[in-house]
Amino acid sequence: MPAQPQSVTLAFPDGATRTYPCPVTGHDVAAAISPGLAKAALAVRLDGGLRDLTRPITADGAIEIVTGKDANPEVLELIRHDAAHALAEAAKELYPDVQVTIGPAIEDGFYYDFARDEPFTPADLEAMEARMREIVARDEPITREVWERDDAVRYFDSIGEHYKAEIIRDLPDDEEITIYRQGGFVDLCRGPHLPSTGKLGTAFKLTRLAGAYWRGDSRNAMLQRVYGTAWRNRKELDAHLHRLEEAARRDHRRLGREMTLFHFQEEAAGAVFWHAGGATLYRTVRTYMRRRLEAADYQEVQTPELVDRTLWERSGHWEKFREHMFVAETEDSGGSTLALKPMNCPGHVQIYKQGLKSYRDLPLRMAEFGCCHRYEPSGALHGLMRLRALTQDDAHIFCTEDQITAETGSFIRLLRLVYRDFGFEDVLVKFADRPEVRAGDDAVWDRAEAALLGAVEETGLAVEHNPGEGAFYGPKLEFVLADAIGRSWQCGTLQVDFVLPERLDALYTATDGERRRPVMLHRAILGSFERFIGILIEHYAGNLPLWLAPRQVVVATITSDADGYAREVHAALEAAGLRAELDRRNEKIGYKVREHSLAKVPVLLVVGRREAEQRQVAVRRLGDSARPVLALGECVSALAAEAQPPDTTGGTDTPMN
RNA sequence: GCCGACGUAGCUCAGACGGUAGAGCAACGCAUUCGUAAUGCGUGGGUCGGGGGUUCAAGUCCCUCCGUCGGCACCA
Repeated sequence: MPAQPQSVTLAFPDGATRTYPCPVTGHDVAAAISPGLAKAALAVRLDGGLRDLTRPITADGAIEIVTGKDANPEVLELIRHDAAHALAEAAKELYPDVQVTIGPAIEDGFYYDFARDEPFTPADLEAMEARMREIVARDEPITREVWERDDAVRYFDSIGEHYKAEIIRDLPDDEEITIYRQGGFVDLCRGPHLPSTGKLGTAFKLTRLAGAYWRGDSRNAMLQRVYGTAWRNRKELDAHLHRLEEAARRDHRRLGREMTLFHFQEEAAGAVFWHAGGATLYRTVRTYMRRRLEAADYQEVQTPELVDRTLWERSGHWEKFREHMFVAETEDSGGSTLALKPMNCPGHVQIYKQGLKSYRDLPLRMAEFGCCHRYEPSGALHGLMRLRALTQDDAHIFCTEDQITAETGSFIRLLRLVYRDFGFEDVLVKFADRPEVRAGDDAVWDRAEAALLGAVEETGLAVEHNPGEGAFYGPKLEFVLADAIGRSWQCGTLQVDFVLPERLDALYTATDGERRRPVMLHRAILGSFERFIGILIEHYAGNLPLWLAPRQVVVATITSDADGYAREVHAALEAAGLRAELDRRNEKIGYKVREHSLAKVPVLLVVGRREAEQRQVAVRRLGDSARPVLALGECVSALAAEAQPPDTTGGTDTPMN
């Protein structure tokens, strides 16, 4: 240990420096400035890193006093981490038989994993939250100690905290073992922490109970995880709870029922029953994608859904994914086993292989909207977002290695255009490169990775690097879009594949007459149609733009005197290609407005005696109480123009250049 | 698949201690012709997720299977 200096000189964010006798703590520094600051202080930032307020400072450096008013996300992390400790202390007090394990801060809150034979109940959750509030009221000092590794292991084993002892045993040798003590609770923790439990405040709430595997491994014991949320103050907590309600209000499963788009039932778990409205939405999205792909020089194909297992054996799927495949037999199949396709690519290679291909045929872009079945674990199913029967906007590009960059570039341009058409502007790209276990030469990987990265960089999109996360058969790009309330959804993907053309023996004749292997690019923009429609519903909270809405316009009458005219209006709308309905029921107009508003119909044309006489319509847009009166012809042509899919409006968008 | 909660009318939900199912909305019928988010009156509707058990008696207690929800794990 170097000798401790007599004094330390600390530089403040405003540029001022002060010298203190050594050792000095963050608390001392704050107190020397003002008692108010000492009270508000939660931690210090010393040379950029957050540090306990009570920890001695023994060297010169740059210091900043961190308070609850600090907008820095680190403050929230500190609060959440302390909330997790308070939860653990509460749990130990209430249930002495629990073992504590880990309790980190996470997005919006924190959790703590406990080991205990008896399951926690919702009542236990309330009891723990109440005890946490007591612990905050006690304002217990939180102190830091450095222990010898062996002492720490022995101590935690002796008090029955075997998980903690295991964590310490597995810490790297050079890691300092620090222990935090608050009240009667002693925990291994890297820190930093607040100076006392009172500083945590009361803007927290325990939210739910869940199971979680020890160390995230399904072979390990299942622990009980308690989730909570914690914020700087009541206002932030309320805002967060409000955001949760908003997300629940947008839930596509609920909106799907309210808008009669689709339903699920037990006999077909993980598969969708699309009702007329949902099927219309689906068809609109699919027709749009067909036009976009056709314009981008893709050829659409269709391959069998039920295929003999020998093909899956050759493609390698049988070996790797057999337990996730649905198999089928018939009375007469004589021992042969068929399987529902989990993906389209092996079928596409079969089409590619019909006849000899030359370099002149490449790149060959083969698209299919084929229904795939995957036996997903029961716990994974989630509305439209995770299904057992799904349809991707799938395509495979057979090309030469030299063409990867150009193909990737034009794919990304197409993808951005599509996302923009659906109302998504923010796109993040994740670049996953070679994993440890992989097929193919390093030289080929070098070229493929460089090609992908180069193509992405040209587009100027934000890139996140995921080292080692590529598929065993090649590197990949994943495209993540952000929805209206800031949630991220990974939809698009582009994967380079060196392996499948080899396994299924795809070839082309090169310029020199030699037979070569093409590279396959597996790519999708929406991901699955089902899931993307779920995302659209949540993004728009059910208020779909006119071109996507299953029912675009409802004509509603006020009195039966207007019935004849209303029929004319309805016919004019349909003639203009709009999806329109006529509501002549003997109900008050307020009732009709409410009903169609709840069903999220974007445009309501109200006609009464006045409109019939003037040949006009009163236009009511969803969510807007204004109701301008327009001439019939003018209104129909304006709506017809607005309802045009964005790719058909004659813009300058051409994805290929 | 694992942990926990849940499954009652089309939907949202009530149904202490086991004693043979109830409301609102919706649906249907009748009346009402009405000017922008619920017109009134009336009627019908449930083998309480499936199966098994305990009991004189099960929506209620036990076992089991299925499904849903929230996580975890998984996601070619």
